[in-house]
Parts: sequence; C-alpha cells; structure tokens
Amino acid sequence: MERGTIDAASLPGGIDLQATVESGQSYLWDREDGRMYEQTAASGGDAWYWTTLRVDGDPQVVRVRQIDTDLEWEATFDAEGHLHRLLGLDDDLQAIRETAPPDAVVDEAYDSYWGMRIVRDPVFPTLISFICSAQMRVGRIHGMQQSLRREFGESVEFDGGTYHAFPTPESLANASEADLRDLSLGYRAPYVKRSAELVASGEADPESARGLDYEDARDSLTQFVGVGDKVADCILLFSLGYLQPVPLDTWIQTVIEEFYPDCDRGNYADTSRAIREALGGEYAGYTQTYLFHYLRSGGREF
DNA sequence: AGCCAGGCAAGTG
DNA sequence: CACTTGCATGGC
Repeated sequence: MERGTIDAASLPGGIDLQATVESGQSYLWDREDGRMYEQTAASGGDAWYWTTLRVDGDPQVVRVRQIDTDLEWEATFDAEGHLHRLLGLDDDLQAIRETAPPDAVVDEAYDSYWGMRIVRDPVFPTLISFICSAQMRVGRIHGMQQSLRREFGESVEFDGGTYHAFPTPESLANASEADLRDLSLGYRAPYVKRSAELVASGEADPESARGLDYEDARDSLTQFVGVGDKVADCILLFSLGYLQPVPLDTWIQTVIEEFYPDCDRGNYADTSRAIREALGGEYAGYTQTYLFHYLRSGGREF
C-alpha cells in the first residue's frame, strides 16, 4: 500500500474535505464510520472516506482523511495526482471567490464552508448518479449509488476489506429494469438502463461533451435518457471541469425568488444565463455550490 | 395525510 | 414552441 500527505495549507483557500464530499456534488465517496450526512456538529473531524477509481481499466480503492490542514491518503497506487483532480485541489479558491457578487448571503455561504471544492468525478458514475437524483434527497441518492455498487460493481480487495467499484456501463446495461427497481430507483430505473446501453454500445459517450462550448456541451448531454438541462449542468460542473454552470434545482429556484428575482426569465436557458451572470460568470458554479450547501444544510432561514 | 426532494419524458395544443 | 401530466420512493 502506498500512502501520502498533501499539505492543503499551502493551497489557496485550504480544504474542507467533509464539505467537499458531503455537499451533494459527489455520490461516489463513503465514510468508513458510516456517518455520512449526519448533521451533528463536529461529526466530520478526521473521518476516513473512500472511493474507487479505474486506473488503466482496473478498479482501485483510494482512502483519504483530513487531519487539521493535511490530507492523508492510502491507496494501492500513487493517488496524489488523482486526488488533486478529484477534489479540485488546484482550484484557486481565493481568486474564484473574488469573482462572486458582494452579497451578504454569498459571503455567509463562503464563510461557512470555506475550503469546500468542486469535485471532478469520473463521468459515467456521475451520469448515472445524477440521473438518479431527480426528485430525490441527497442521502437517498447516495444510498442508491451504494446499492448499485453492491449489486453490480466488481469487488476489490484492499487492506483486508472488500470494496465494490462503481458498475461498468455494460453491467448496468445488462441489468433488468426490475432488478434496478428493486434497488428503489423507482421511475429512474429505465433511464439508468437505457443510458447505460447508449454508453455500452458506443452509440453515445458523455466524454465527448468535454471541450465543447458550455451550452453546446449541455445540449449534447441531454441525448442521454433521464438527462435534461439541470442534470446535464451537474455533470458538466461535477465531472467535466466546467465551472460556470448553475444547475437550476428547487433550492436554487428559491434562491432566485428570494435574492435574485430579476433573474427569473421563465425558462431554463434564459434564467440560467441571468443567474450565471449575477453570480459572476466564469466561476458561477462554484458560488452556486456554496449557496446550495449552505442553504440546504440550514444555514439561513428565508 | 400531505408535501417535498439537486426533474424528466411523453403527450397535447 | 410552450405547457401539462404522470411518475416511485421515503422522511418529515
């Protein structure tokens, strides 16, 4: 096993690992103490989190925890570069925050979770988990991904334990809709199966959105079943490295009504452009993610 | 009991 | 094009 330490104090803005992996951006990390999403104060602390990653096609386990300003990691390979990408460690939080509007609620959000970073998760698991996210609370979305891993994911041995990788497109394409419904996916079950089929057959590839102009990339992702504008924005923001998308979910709709009413243009594309500009443009997705996590976790009464 | 959750597909006008 | 309806599930 390889280990390492990343000195996050040297990164602009540092790191808040718990906020990064428990804020509803990623559904691909688990806490080893099983206390994911518990609201109790100081529950984050020094908990270990793990995920799996395909390196040259083979699933590998990565484990990480935050001790003070350090990130400690363990893996079967040199994971440091992967962690920089996965956890957004190379983003300049100071510079990003300076692009945000000088509004009180924005400052409160950044102050409350300073160090939270935008993740860059693998794209197929992100596609599937956000298809599952429709009309669903974050804890249950995460539970669905755990179920998918357990039922359809390849098992990986690591440090004396058994872990399950995220399922491949082929394994989800070969699952029956009934099997998926048994995991409480509800009406999302056929969407997951059909989108997995599109990827497995080579008919479509979510990677091909990478590099397109933002709105073209969003349009291209809606070819997948169960992916509309909102889910496409989440895939671009939390996987493909686009930082300007502002996914318009029910929470952000409330933010718009309450704080940016002029941005409500009556349809997704125009409202999205307006709130994107109001939140500073290039890095609007960062500010949106802070607002989402802050408001959803009860940081302010409307 | 009813409402809501990181919405979307399919049908209608 | 815009608008409406149906859709699973579980926690509060």
